[in-house]
Amino acid sequence: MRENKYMLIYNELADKIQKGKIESNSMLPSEYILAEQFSTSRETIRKALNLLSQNGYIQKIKGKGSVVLDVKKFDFPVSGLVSFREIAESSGKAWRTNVHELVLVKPDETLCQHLKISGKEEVWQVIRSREVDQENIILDKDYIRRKFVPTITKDICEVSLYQYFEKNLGLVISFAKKEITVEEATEEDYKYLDMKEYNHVVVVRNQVYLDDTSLLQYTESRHRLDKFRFVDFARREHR
Amino acid sequence: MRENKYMLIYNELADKIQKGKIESNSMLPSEYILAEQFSTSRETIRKALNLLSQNGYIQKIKGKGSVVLDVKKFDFPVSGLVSFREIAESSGKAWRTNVHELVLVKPDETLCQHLKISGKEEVWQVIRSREVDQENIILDKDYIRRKFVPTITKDICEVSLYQYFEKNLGLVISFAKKEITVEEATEEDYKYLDMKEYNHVVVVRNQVYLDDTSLLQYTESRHRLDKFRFVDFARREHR
DNA sequence: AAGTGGTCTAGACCACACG
DNA sequence: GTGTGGTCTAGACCACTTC
Repeated sequence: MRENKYMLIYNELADKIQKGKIESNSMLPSEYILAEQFSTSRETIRKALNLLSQNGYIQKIKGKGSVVLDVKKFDFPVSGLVSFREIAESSGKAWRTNVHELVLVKPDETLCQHLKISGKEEVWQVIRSREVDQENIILDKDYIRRKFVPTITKDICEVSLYQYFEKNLGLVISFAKKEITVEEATEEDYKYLDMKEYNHVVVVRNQVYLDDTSLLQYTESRHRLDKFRFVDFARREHR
Repeated sequence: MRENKYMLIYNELADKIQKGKIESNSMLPSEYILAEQFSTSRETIRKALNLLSQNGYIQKIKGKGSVVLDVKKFDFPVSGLVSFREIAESSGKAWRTNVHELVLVKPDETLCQHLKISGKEEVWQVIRSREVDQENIILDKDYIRRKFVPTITKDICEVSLYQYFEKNLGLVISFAKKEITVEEATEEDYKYLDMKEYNHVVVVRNQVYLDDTSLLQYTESRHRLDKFRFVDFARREHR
C-alpha cells in the first residue's frame, strides 16, 4: 500500500481508539510529542488529528490538548457514502439482494433532471430489493449512465455496484448529494417490499459524482418506516 | 473578529461562488497564483480550498486544478448543526414557536442514559411546537442540564435557545450526534401537532456537546411526515 | 517539459489554559 | 512561565495531467 504518513498515523490512532486501547476521556500526547514519537513534523501530526476530529474520534481544546471521545462507531448505518453491502456486512446480519430489473432505458423528464442529462443518453435501470432477516425492507432504484458503465450483469447487482465501479472499472466515486424525505408508498413499493401495515416509505435520493465532477448515478432508496435509521456526527460551523 | 487569513479567503471565495461571481464548472486559479493574489503562502491557500471542498463548493483534481461546483446552497435545511430559528429565517416563511412547557425536572431512566448523568441532577424540560404557515408541524422536546444553564425564560424559548446559550451564556457548542428514525405518533404528538391523517412522526434525536466535550443537551425533534426533509453533502472516504 | 495539486518539513509567532 | 493547540511561512519533492 502506498499510504501517506498522516493516513498511517490517523489509521493507527483511530484503530486504537475504536478498540479501546486508548481510553475515552483520556488525553492524547501533545502534538509535539506525537511528532517525535512518529518521527515526523508537527504539521503532519496535525493533519492526522484533524481527521480524527472531523470523524468524531477526538476533541481538540486550545491550550489543553486532545480529548479522546467515546466512539461507538459500530453504531453508524447510513452516514456518509457507504453502500448497502458495506453496511450489511459490518452489521453481521443475514442479508440478500433480489434483482428485479436490469435494463437499458431512455430517461423520462424527471430522471433527466436528476441526472442532468438529455433524454437521448442511455441509462441502466436497476431495481433491487434488500432482504434482511427474511424480510424485504429496502427497495433500491438505481439509474446509471451507460456512458461510464458499458455493461452490468445480474451477478454484479447481487453483490455490489460500487465495488464493481471502483475495483473493476476504475471509477473513483468522490461525493454525493443526499436528500431524505417520507412519501406515500407506491405500487412498486407494495409489489417488492414486505410492507406490513405501513403505507409510507422513507425515500433517500442520492446523486453520486465521480472525482472529475461528472454525475455517474441517481439512486432512490426506499425504506420501510420501521427499519430506517440514520445517524450522523456533525460539527458546528462557527462564524 | 477572529480573522484568520484562510477563513477570510474561504469566505471570499465561497461568497463569490454562491453569488455566481465565479461560474460553476469553471476552474479556480492555481494554488500558486492564488497564493500570490492573496499575498500569502500556498499552505494557507490550501487550507481555504480544503474547506471549500469539504463544504461542496469545489472539487480538487490532481494535476488539473479546482473545479467550481454548482451549489444551490439555499437548498439545505437540516444538514450539520443548525437551529430551527436559523433554518426558518433563511427559508423566509412565516414561522412561530409555541412554548408548552418550561420546567425543572429530575430525569427518568431513559433520559439519564441519553444525557449520561445521574438521576439527581436537575434538568430543564422545554416542550415547544413549531408553527409554519399556520400549522404545527414540529414538536421539539429539549432537556438541558441546569448545571450549565441556571435560568431559562419563556421569551428565550420563543426566540432561540442556541442563541441564548452562545451569545448570553458564552457556551460554545461544538458537535452533536444525531439519529433519525420514524416512530408511531404518541399522545403528545397528537396533542401539540396538527397531525392530519398521519400516525407516524420522524424523530430526530440529538445529543449536543460543548467544546470541552461535556454533554449540554438532549433534544427530540418530532416532525410530521410530510414536512420532513433532510439534505446532506457527503464525500466518500477512500481506504 | 511545464503546470497542477498532494505531501512533508522545520521553523516561527500567537492565544489560551493552568499552576 | 511553561505547555498546549492554531496559524502562517518558504521551501522541497512527488504524482499526475497536458502538451
